[in-house]
Parts: sequence; C-alpha cells; structure tokens
Amino acid sequence: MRPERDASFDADPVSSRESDPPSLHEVMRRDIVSGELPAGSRLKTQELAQRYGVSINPVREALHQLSGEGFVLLSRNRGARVRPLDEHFVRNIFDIRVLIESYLVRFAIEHATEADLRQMREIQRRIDDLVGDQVELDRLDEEFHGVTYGRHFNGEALAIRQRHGQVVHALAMRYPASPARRVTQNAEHWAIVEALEKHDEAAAVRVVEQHARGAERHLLERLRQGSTTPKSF
Amino acid sequence: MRPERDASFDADPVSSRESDPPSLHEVMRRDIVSGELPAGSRLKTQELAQRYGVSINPVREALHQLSGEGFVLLSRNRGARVRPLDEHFVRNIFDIRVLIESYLVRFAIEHATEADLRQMREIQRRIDDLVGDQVELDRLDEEFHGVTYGRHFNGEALAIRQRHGQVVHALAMRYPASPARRVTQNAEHWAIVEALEKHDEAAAVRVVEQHARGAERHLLERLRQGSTTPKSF
DNA sequence: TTCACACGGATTACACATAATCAAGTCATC
DNA sequence: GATGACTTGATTATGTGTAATCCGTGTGAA
Repeated sequence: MRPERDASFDADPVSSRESDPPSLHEVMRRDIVSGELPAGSRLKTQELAQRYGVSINPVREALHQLSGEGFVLLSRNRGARVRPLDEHFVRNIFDIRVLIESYLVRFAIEHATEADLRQMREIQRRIDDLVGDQVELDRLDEEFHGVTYGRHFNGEALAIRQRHGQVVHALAMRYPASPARRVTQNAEHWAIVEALEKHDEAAAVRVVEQHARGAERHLLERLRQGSTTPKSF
Repeated sequence: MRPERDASFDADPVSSRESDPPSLHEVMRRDIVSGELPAGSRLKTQELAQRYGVSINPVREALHQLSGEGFVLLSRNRGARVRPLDEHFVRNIFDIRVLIESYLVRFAIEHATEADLRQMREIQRRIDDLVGDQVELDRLDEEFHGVTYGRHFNGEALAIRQRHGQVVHALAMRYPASPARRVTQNAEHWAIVEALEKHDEAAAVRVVEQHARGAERHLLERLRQGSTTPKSF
C-alpha cells in the first residue's frame, strides 16, 4: 500500500472560503444544478447581469469559469448554453463514477475511523426516516458519501466525483427517486457501512458499484419516460 | 457488453474549431503546458494583457476558463497563479490515469480496427527511430495513445485523460525521459499493440497500467532529484 | 509588537466600438 | 408560383478604455 499523503490540496473547491460571499460562478452553478437555469437553455450575458444584479463583466467571467468546469458550453460569437444533459452523457459520467468510487472506497476500508462509521450510521438513520423532500435527501446523501470518501488523499478524484455528483443531482431534482429506488438505496448504504465495519474490500467495491449502477439505471429510465420535458438542443 | 453509443460529443475540445484563430485561453494553456508560464508563477492581468497584445478583459476571462479547467488557481483579490505541480499532485493524477486508461483500453480491445493497429505500429516505429527532441516525442506519444483510445465513446473520460496528459507533458518537457526509460516505454507500446492484436484484455490492462506507473515513477524520481529547480512559488 | 496608513493590483461598473449571427424579407431565376 | 441566393436590420457577443472601489501586503511610527 502506498504511503499516506497530505490531503490538504483540493483542485476544485466548491466554495473558495467558508465565510466569504459566494462568487457569482458558484451561485450560477448552484442555479444550474438546481435546475433554475435548465439544461440546454441559452445564457445571455445581459439577462444574467440583470438577474444577479451585477454588471456584464463578472457574468462573462463566471460563464468562462463554468465552461472550464464543464457546466456551460461556449461557442464563439454565439454565446453560452447550459450543458445539455442527455442519456449519453449520463452513461459516460456513471462509467467514470464507478471507476472513481471503487478506487475511493478501497482507501476508506483501511482509513475510516470508528467516528466516521458512527456518523455514517447517524446520517443514514436520518435518510431512512426522511419522507419526500428531495432536496434534503440529496444533501444527506452527499453528506453520507462525503464522510465515506472525505479522508481520501486524492483531491483530484474527489473533485471529479463531486463535479459529476452535482450534475447528477441536477437531474435527480427533476426526476426524484421512486419509493422502490429509495428502499434499495438505503439498503445499499447500510451495506456500505457494514462492509467498512468488516474491512471487507471486495464487498465494499461490489456494493459501491451496484449503488452507482442502480442510480444510473433509475435515472436513465426516468429520462426516457420524461423525454419530452428536458429538451436538449 | 454495453451497446455502442454515439461518440460525437466532446466535453472539452482542445480547440473549439479547426480553422479559427485559437482563443486566448488556448494560447495561454499551451504556454502553461510548455512551461513558458512556469508552474506556480504569478499571473498578473496587466502583464498578460501586454504579453498577448489584448486588453485586460479577455485575459481575465481566459484565467477564469483555465481556473475551471484546473490549470490556474484563482484567489479572490489576490490574483492568479499557474497551478503548482508537486509530487502529491503527480501521484493523484496518475492514480486516476490508471483507472481511466484501463477502462479505455478495454474498449479498444474490441473496437480497434486493423487500420488503427497499422497506424499505431507506424507511429511507434517513428518513436523508435527518434533521438532527442522531447517535443516531437511527446507529440508522437500523444498520437499513439490518441489512436489507441480515440474510438471510445466516453468523451468525458477522454477529456480527463487529455487534461491530465497535458499537465504531465508540461513536466516531461522539464524532465525528459532518460534513455533507459525510453527503451522501456517503447517495449510497453509494442506490448500494447500486441495485446490489441491478440484481443487479450488482461494483458492490455496490465501493460497499460504498468506503462502509466512507469511514467509516474520516472517523473517522481526526476522531481525529487531536481527539487530545487521547479520552485512552486 | 502592534497599529495606521499607503500602495499595488484585483475587481467591478460603465460607455462605447466592432463584428458575428440569426431571422426575415427581397429579388432573381427556374 | 416555388425555390434558392442575397440583402438588410436587430440582436448579441466580443474587445477596448477608463474610472472608482475594495482588498491584501508591506512599511513605518508609536
């Protein structure tokens, strides 16, 4: 096993600093992820400037930042669009997600503390009790996996996972998990906790993979059903 | 096996369009990758504006774009720096590279055409014959792997690989491969071709992994040796 | 050491000029 | 009359320049 490394570095912090007012591109990313700026929609600089109460310059900078992050597509002299989220894209990022998460969880097997496990159980209990409220569910789900993977040294991998996770959340907001899916999700979460407790690497990898593939399958089904609503361009 | 998908989509095209003049952020990325803007160095907007013969606005936009791509670090009211490339970072991206490349090569096993293999052999012959000229070596190496992975449907994965590859090239420019490393590299390239010919998935994955880890080890050694030169700040 | 202050540079706003794109309409040709 | 090429005008992106403000850092005095 490779020696542990300092984990202070993060390639893509979601928020630059805790107490600072969030920068414009963070606000816009939130609005994209939450679906307020729908996937595929046109982003005009003047409209955005008005909407967010700033001048055009910061808007242009935010758009470029988001373009670099992959949330926005820029084309020369034709402005910006929110990146369309299609089936193809979903498959792609879940393929990557499976790779990254099974990589991340292998580290958790060895490094998750007793406190981490307690926290995961606590969070999962709250998820179990939750009814409705997709927003809160997503927040708790992210928190659960945040504890699972948070100790990992590889900030790059975490950044990729988080970025893709945000896109997935944007979709999940539109297509909430069905009750059946919720039950499966919860069972898988408990299975992850159990695998970590037992230091069972094979089981952990298997469950994590299954968890991701399940989410993928569910999203794809919903995407196909409601294929009229989320118009891509 | 999952059905094939349309591969027309690319999350992060290096150049927006072929015939267009490259945008500023592309030029700046090239200069970062080539080492002209050294890792860790301060990027002042006014200096850059003068250097590239444009006003401050486009420079700021380019910086934001590069920040989103991970090549530049921005901090509020303190300007921009080229992202420092340290040992920790190199380890991280190679961990990811191993994941991505073994994923990509599995597809190549099934989908590489006879023409692809011919092309790979041709490129590798040119690499074998090449002496010195790190720039040309890097170009050919990228071309080799471009053919290997190019048919893959997962544009996201290709984008991640390419982005990381550019960073690695920035380092390789500073720390060229030793003759011994070159010999190993070439042997590994031929082994990849052979594995693809034989449709031997296990072998292909093994070689690709070994290839990446070898490059990582070599870079890390060089980084430690010349640890005075690449000053982070 | 600590505080006040000045300076450099980033950030924002605004006004303006240019250029590209798109849509609608005109015109010529078949 | 229908089709396709061209013109035109509105819209919007893109680039420049300037000014005002904010923030971080270093300097120097108490």
